[in-house]
Amino acid sequence: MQNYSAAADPAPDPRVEMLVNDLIGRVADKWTLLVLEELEEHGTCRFTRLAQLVPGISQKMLTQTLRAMERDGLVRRTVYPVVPPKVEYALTDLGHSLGEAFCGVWHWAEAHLAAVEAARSAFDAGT
Amino acid sequence: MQNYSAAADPAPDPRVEMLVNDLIGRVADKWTLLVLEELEEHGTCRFTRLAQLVPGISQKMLTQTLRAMERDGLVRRTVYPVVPPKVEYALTDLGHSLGEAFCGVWHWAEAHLAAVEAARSAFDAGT
DNA sequence: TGCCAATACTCTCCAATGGAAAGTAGGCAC
DNA sequence: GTGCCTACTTTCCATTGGAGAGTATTGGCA
Repeated sequence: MQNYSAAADPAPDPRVEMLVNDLIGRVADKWTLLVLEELEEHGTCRFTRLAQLVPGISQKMLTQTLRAMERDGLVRRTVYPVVPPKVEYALTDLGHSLGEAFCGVWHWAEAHLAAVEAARSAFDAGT
Repeated sequence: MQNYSAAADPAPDPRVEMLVNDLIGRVADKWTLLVLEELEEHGTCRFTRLAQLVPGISQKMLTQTLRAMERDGLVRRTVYPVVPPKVEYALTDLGHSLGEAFCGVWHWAEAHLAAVEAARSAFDAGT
Protein backbone atom coordinates (compact mmCIF):
# COMPACT_ATOMS: atom_id res chain seq x y z
CA MET A 1 0.00 0.00 0.00
CA GLN A 2 0.90 3.66 -0.18
CA ASN A 3 3.26 3.25 -3.06
CA TYR A 4 2.68 6.88 -3.89
CA SER A 5 4.98 7.71 -1.07
CA ALA A 6 7.93 5.70 -0.95
CA ALA A 7 10.66 3.89 0.55
CA ALA A 8 11.16 2.59 -2.96
CA ASP A 9 11.28 6.08 -4.38
CA PRO A 10 14.81 7.32 -3.82
CA ALA A 11 14.64 10.41 -6.01
CA PRO A 12 11.09 11.72 -6.19
CA ASP A 13 11.03 14.41 -8.85
CA PRO A 14 10.08 17.60 -7.03
CA ARG A 15 8.55 19.05 -10.17
CA VAL A 16 6.20 16.10 -10.60
CA GLU A 17 5.38 16.14 -6.91
CA MET A 18 4.56 19.82 -7.09
CA LEU A 19 2.38 19.39 -10.14
CA VAL A 20 0.56 16.46 -8.58
CA ASN A 21 -0.06 18.46 -5.43
CA ASP A 22 -1.32 21.31 -7.53
CA LEU A 23 -3.61 19.01 -9.48
CA ILE A 24 -4.88 17.45 -6.26
CA GLY A 25 -5.55 20.90 -4.90
CA ARG A 26 -7.68 21.72 -7.89
CA VAL A 27 -9.53 18.43 -8.15
CA ALA A 28 -10.13 18.07 -4.42
CA ASP A 29 -12.86 20.65 -4.48
CA LYS A 30 -16.26 20.11 -2.93
CA TRP A 31 -18.23 21.24 -5.96
CA THR A 32 -16.03 19.46 -8.49
CA LEU A 33 -16.53 16.26 -6.59
CA LEU A 34 -20.27 16.68 -6.28
CA VAL A 35 -20.71 17.60 -9.95
CA LEU A 36 -18.57 14.64 -10.92
CA GLU A 37 -20.77 12.39 -8.83
CA GLU A 38 -23.99 13.58 -10.42
CA LEU A 39 -22.60 13.33 -13.92
CA GLU A 40 -21.42 9.80 -13.19
CA GLU A 41 -24.79 8.85 -11.83
CA HIS A 42 -27.10 10.57 -14.29
CA GLY A 43 -24.97 10.78 -17.42
CA THR A 44 -25.31 13.69 -19.80
CA CYS A 45 -27.11 16.62 -18.18
CA ARG A 46 -28.18 20.14 -19.02
CA PHE A 47 -27.26 23.14 -16.91
CA THR A 48 -30.46 23.58 -14.95
CA ARG A 49 -30.76 19.87 -14.28
CA LEU A 50 -27.30 19.83 -12.78
CA ALA A 51 -28.20 22.86 -10.70
CA GLN A 52 -31.14 20.90 -9.27
CA LEU A 53 -29.12 17.73 -8.84
CA VAL A 54 -26.19 19.17 -6.91
CA PRO A 55 -27.52 20.12 -3.50
CA GLY A 56 -26.89 23.74 -2.57
CA ILE A 57 -24.74 24.87 -5.46
CA SER A 58 -25.21 28.40 -6.78
CA GLN A 59 -25.42 29.13 -10.49
CA LYS A 60 -22.17 31.03 -10.33
CA MET A 61 -20.27 28.16 -8.77
CA LEU A 62 -21.84 25.66 -11.15
CA THR A 63 -20.74 27.70 -14.14
CA GLN A 64 -17.29 28.18 -12.65
CA THR A 65 -16.87 24.54 -11.69
CA LEU A 66 -18.04 23.30 -15.09
CA ARG A 67 -15.66 25.68 -16.87
CA ALA A 68 -12.73 24.50 -14.78
CA MET A 69 -13.66 20.87 -15.36
CA GLU A 70 -13.99 21.50 -19.07
CA ARG A 71 -10.59 23.17 -19.13
CA ASP A 72 -9.06 20.22 -17.33
CA GLY A 73 -10.62 17.85 -19.86
CA LEU A 74 -13.01 16.25 -17.37
CA VAL A 75 -16.28 17.26 -19.01
CA ARG A 76 -17.36 17.88 -22.59
CA ARG A 77 -19.64 20.84 -23.21
CA THR A 78 -21.98 20.65 -26.19
CA VAL A 79 -23.90 23.72 -27.25
CA TYR A 80 -26.96 23.36 -29.49
CA PRO A 81 -27.60 26.60 -31.39
CA VAL A 82 -31.32 26.62 -30.75
CA VAL A 83 -33.71 28.94 -28.98
CA PRO A 84 -34.05 28.71 -26.06
CA PRO A 85 -30.41 27.75 -25.59
CA LYS A 86 -29.49 24.16 -24.89
CA VAL A 87 -26.15 23.09 -23.45
CA GLU A 88 -25.29 19.55 -22.48
CA TYR A 89 -22.54 18.44 -20.16
CA ALA A 90 -21.05 14.96 -20.20
CA LEU A 91 -18.02 13.32 -18.64
CA THR A 92 -15.08 12.60 -20.88
CA ASP A 93 -13.06 9.40 -20.51
CA LEU A 94 -10.70 11.35 -18.30
CA GLY A 95 -13.64 12.45 -16.17
CA HIS A 96 -14.89 8.90 -15.87
CA SER A 97 -11.45 7.71 -14.80
CA LEU A 98 -11.37 10.36 -12.10
CA GLY A 99 -14.84 9.33 -11.01
CA GLU A 100 -13.63 5.78 -10.64
CA ALA A 101 -10.62 6.96 -8.67
CA PHE A 102 -12.98 8.77 -6.30
CA CYS A 103 -15.19 5.74 -6.05
CA GLY A 104 -13.16 4.49 -3.11
CA VAL A 105 -13.79 7.74 -1.29
CA TRP A 106 -17.53 7.45 -1.68
CA HIS A 107 -17.43 3.92 -0.41
CA TRP A 108 -15.31 5.10 2.50
CA ALA A 109 -17.81 7.84 3.28
CA GLU A 110 -20.70 5.39 3.22
CA ALA A 111 -18.85 2.82 5.28
CA HIS A 112 -17.43 5.14 7.93
CA LEU A 113 -20.26 7.61 8.27
CA ALA A 114 -21.20 6.27 11.67
CA ALA A 115 -17.61 6.23 12.87
CA VAL A 116 -17.13 9.87 11.92
CA GLU A 117 -20.32 10.92 13.62
CA ALA A 118 -19.36 9.02 16.74
CA ALA A 119 -15.93 10.66 16.75
CA ARG A 120 -17.57 14.04 16.40
CA SER A 121 -19.95 13.46 19.28
CA ALA A 122 -17.11 12.24 21.47
CA PHE A 123 -14.98 15.24 20.56
CA ASP A 124 -17.75 17.73 21.20
CA ALA A 125 -18.64 16.11 24.49
CA GLY A 126 -15.06 15.63 25.66
CA THR A 127 -13.82 19.15 25.10
CA MET B 1 -37.21 14.52 -5.75
CA GLN B 2 -36.63 12.31 -8.74
CA ASN B 3 -37.74 8.78 -9.32
CA TYR B 4 -34.83 6.72 -8.09
CA SER B 5 -36.75 3.59 -8.90
CA ALA B 6 -35.52 2.21 -12.16
CA ALA B 7 -31.75 2.29 -11.87
CA ALA B 8 -29.83 -0.37 -10.00
CA ASP B 9 -28.85 2.23 -7.46
CA PRO B 10 -26.91 0.91 -4.48
CA ALA B 11 -27.96 3.65 -2.03
CA PRO B 12 -31.54 4.72 -2.57
CA ASP B 13 -31.87 6.11 0.95
CA PRO B 14 -31.98 9.89 0.59
CA ARG B 15 -30.92 10.49 4.18
CA VAL B 16 -27.78 8.43 3.79
CA GLU B 17 -27.12 10.09 0.46
CA MET B 18 -27.39 13.51 2.02
CA LEU B 19 -25.09 12.61 4.90
CA VAL B 20 -22.57 11.10 2.53
CA ASN B 21 -22.64 14.21 0.38
CA ASP B 22 -22.11 16.30 3.47
CA LEU B 23 -19.22 14.17 4.60
CA ILE B 24 -17.69 14.27 1.12
CA GLY B 25 -18.02 18.02 1.15
CA ARG B 26 -16.05 18.21 4.35
CA VAL B 27 -13.40 15.67 3.51
CA ALA B 28 -12.88 16.86 -0.05
CA ASP B 29 -10.90 19.85 1.07
CA LYS B 30 -7.55 20.79 -0.40
CA TRP B 31 -5.77 21.18 2.93
CA THR B 32 -7.33 18.10 4.52
CA LEU B 33 -6.14 16.05 1.59
CA LEU B 34 -2.63 17.49 1.65
CA VAL B 35 -2.28 17.08 5.42
CA LEU B 36 -3.55 13.52 5.14
CA GLU B 37 -0.96 12.82 2.48
CA GLU B 38 1.94 14.13 4.54
CA LEU B 39 0.79 12.30 7.63
CA GLU B 40 0.53 9.08 5.62
CA GLU B 41 3.94 9.60 4.16
CA HIS B 42 5.88 10.81 7.20
CA GLY B 43 3.92 9.29 10.06
CA THR B 44 3.62 11.14 13.35
CA CYS B 45 4.55 14.80 13.01
CA ARG B 46 4.73 17.91 15.13
CA PHE B 47 3.00 21.12 14.23
CA THR B 48 5.86 23.06 12.72
CA ARG B 49 7.10 20.07 10.76
CA LEU B 50 3.66 19.68 9.23
CA ALA B 51 3.64 23.37 8.42
CA GLN B 52 6.90 22.92 6.50
CA LEU B 53 5.75 19.73 4.84
CA VAL B 54 2.46 20.99 3.43
CA PRO B 55 3.35 23.44 0.68
CA GLY B 56 1.79 26.86 1.13
CA ILE B 57 -0.44 26.26 4.14
CA SER B 58 -0.78 29.05 6.70
CA GLN B 59 -0.63 28.40 10.41
CA LYS B 60 -4.25 29.34 10.79
CA MET B 61 -5.42 26.86 8.18
CA LEU B 62 -3.15 24.15 9.54
CA THR B 63 -4.60 24.58 13.03
CA GLN B 64 -8.11 24.70 11.66
CA THR B 65 -7.64 21.68 9.40
CA LEU B 66 -6.05 19.62 12.15
CA ARG B 67 -8.84 20.49 14.57
CA ALA B 68 -11.48 19.47 12.05
CA MET B 69 -9.65 16.24 11.30
CA GLU B 70 -9.31 15.52 14.99
CA ARG B 71 -13.00 16.13 15.50
CA ASP B 72 -13.83 13.78 12.66
CA GLY B 73 -11.60 11.14 14.22
CA LEU B 74 -9.02 11.19 11.45
CA VAL B 75 -6.02 12.31 13.51
CA ARG B 76 -4.99 11.83 17.10
CA ARG B 77 -3.49 14.82 18.89
CA THR B 78 -1.03 14.16 21.68
CA VAL B 79 0.10 16.99 23.91
CA TYR B 80 3.25 16.61 25.98
CA PRO B 81 3.16 18.96 28.97
CA VAL B 82 6.74 20.12 28.55
CA VAL B 83 8.36 23.43 27.85
CA PRO B 84 8.61 24.43 25.11
CA PRO B 85 5.28 22.86 24.13
CA LYS B 86 5.27 19.68 22.12
CA VAL B 87 2.26 18.39 20.23
CA GLU B 88 2.26 15.37 17.99
CA TYR B 89 -0.24 14.52 15.30
CA ALA B 90 -0.79 11.02 14.00
CA LEU B 91 -3.37 9.37 11.80
CA THR B 92 -5.94 7.15 13.47
CA ASP B 93 -7.10 3.92 11.88
CA LEU B 94 -9.98 5.89 10.41
CA GLY B 95 -7.52 8.39 8.98
CA HIS B 96 -5.43 5.64 7.46
CA SER B 97 -8.49 4.09 5.85
CA LEU B 98 -9.37 7.44 4.32
CA GLY B 99 -5.80 7.78 3.09
CA GLU B 100 -6.11 4.43 1.38
CA ALA B 101 -9.39 5.48 -0.17
CA PHE B 102 -7.70 8.57 -1.58
CA CYS B 103 -4.81 6.49 -2.82
CA GLY B 104 -6.59 5.96 -6.11
CA VAL B 105 -6.90 9.69 -6.57
CA TRP B 106 -3.18 10.24 -6.15
CA HIS B 107 -2.49 7.51 -8.64
CA TRP B 108 -4.96 9.12 -10.99
CA ALA B 109 -3.26 12.50 -10.59
CA GLU B 110 0.14 11.03 -11.31
CA ALA B 111 -1.09 8.99 -14.23
CA HIS B 112 -3.19 11.66 -15.93
CA LEU B 113 -1.10 14.71 -15.22
CA ALA B 114 -0.02 14.96 -18.84
CA ALA B 115 -3.54 14.46 -20.13
CA VAL B 116 -4.88 17.25 -17.94
CA GLU B 117 -2.13 19.63 -18.99
CA ALA B 118 -2.74 18.81 -22.63
CA ALA B 119 -6.46 19.43 -22.18
CA ARG B 120 -5.70 22.75 -20.54
CA SER B 121 -3.40 23.87 -23.32
CA ALA B 122 -5.95 22.88 -25.93
CA PHE B 123 -8.71 24.72 -24.06
CA ASP B 124 -6.65 27.87 -23.58
CA ALA B 125 -5.54 27.86 -27.21
CA GLY B 126 -9.00 27.12 -28.58
CA THR B 127 -10.74 29.95 -26.81
C1' DT C 1 -46.59 45.33 -33.77
C1' DG C 2 -45.01 44.31 -29.30
C1' DC C 3 -44.61 41.41 -25.23
C1' DC C 4 -43.48 37.13 -22.97
C1' DA C 5 -41.48 32.59 -21.96
C1' DA C 6 -37.46 29.63 -21.74
C1' DT C 7 -32.36 28.78 -20.94
C1' DA C 8 -27.76 29.54 -19.78
C1' DC C 9 -25.34 32.30 -18.20
C1' DT C 10 -23.37 37.07 -16.13
C1' DC C 11 -23.26 40.82 -12.87
C1' DT C 12 -23.69 43.07 -8.45
C1' DC C 13 -23.72 43.30 -3.65
C1' DC C 14 -22.52 41.47 0.67
C1' DA C 15 -20.96 37.96 4.01
C1' DA C 16 -17.65 34.34 4.90
C1' DT C 17 -13.08 32.38 4.08
C1' DG C 18 -8.04 32.34 3.69
C1' DG C 19 -3.29 34.32 4.01
C1' DA C 20 0.51 37.16 6.33
C1' DA C 21 2.25 38.60 10.19
C1' DA C 22 2.27 40.03 14.87
C1' DG C 23 0.84 38.64 19.57
C1' DT C 24 0.30 35.10 23.60
C1' DA C 25 1.75 31.72 27.23
C1' DG C 26 5.01 29.89 30.32
C1' DG C 27 8.88 27.55 32.00
C1' DC C 28 14.13 27.81 31.46
C1' DA C 29 18.99 29.28 30.38
C1' DC C 30 21.18 33.40 31.02
C1' DG D 1 14.46 40.18 34.78
C1' DT D 2 15.13 39.21 29.41
C1' DG D 3 14.89 36.45 25.66
C1' DC D 4 13.86 31.96 23.59
C1' DC D 5 11.10 28.09 22.09
C1' DT D 6 6.71 26.15 20.29
C1' DA D 7 1.99 25.90 19.31
C1' DC D 8 -1.22 28.33 18.70
C1' DT D 9 -4.39 32.89 18.44
C1' DT D 10 -5.62 37.27 16.84
C1' DT D 11 -5.89 41.04 13.57
C1' DC D 12 -6.21 43.01 9.19
C1' DC D 13 -7.10 42.73 4.48
C1' DA D 14 -7.66 40.45 -0.15
C1' DT D 15 -10.16 36.83 -2.31
C1' DT D 16 -14.04 33.68 -2.64
C1' DG D 17 -18.81 32.19 -2.47
C1' DG D 18 -23.93 32.88 -2.19
C1' DA D 19 -28.46 35.24 -3.39
C1' DG D 20 -30.77 37.23 -6.60
C1' DA D 21 -31.46 40.32 -10.49
C1' DG D 22 -30.08 41.28 -15.26
C1' DT D 23 -28.88 39.80 -20.27
C1' DA D 24 -29.28 37.79 -24.93
C1' DT D 25 -32.08 35.32 -28.27
C1' DT D 26 -36.26 34.35 -30.90
C1' DG D 27 -40.46 31.67 -31.73
C1' DG D 28 -45.17 32.03 -30.18
C1' DC D 29 -49.15 34.69 -28.92
C1' DA D 30 -52.35 38.76 -28.59
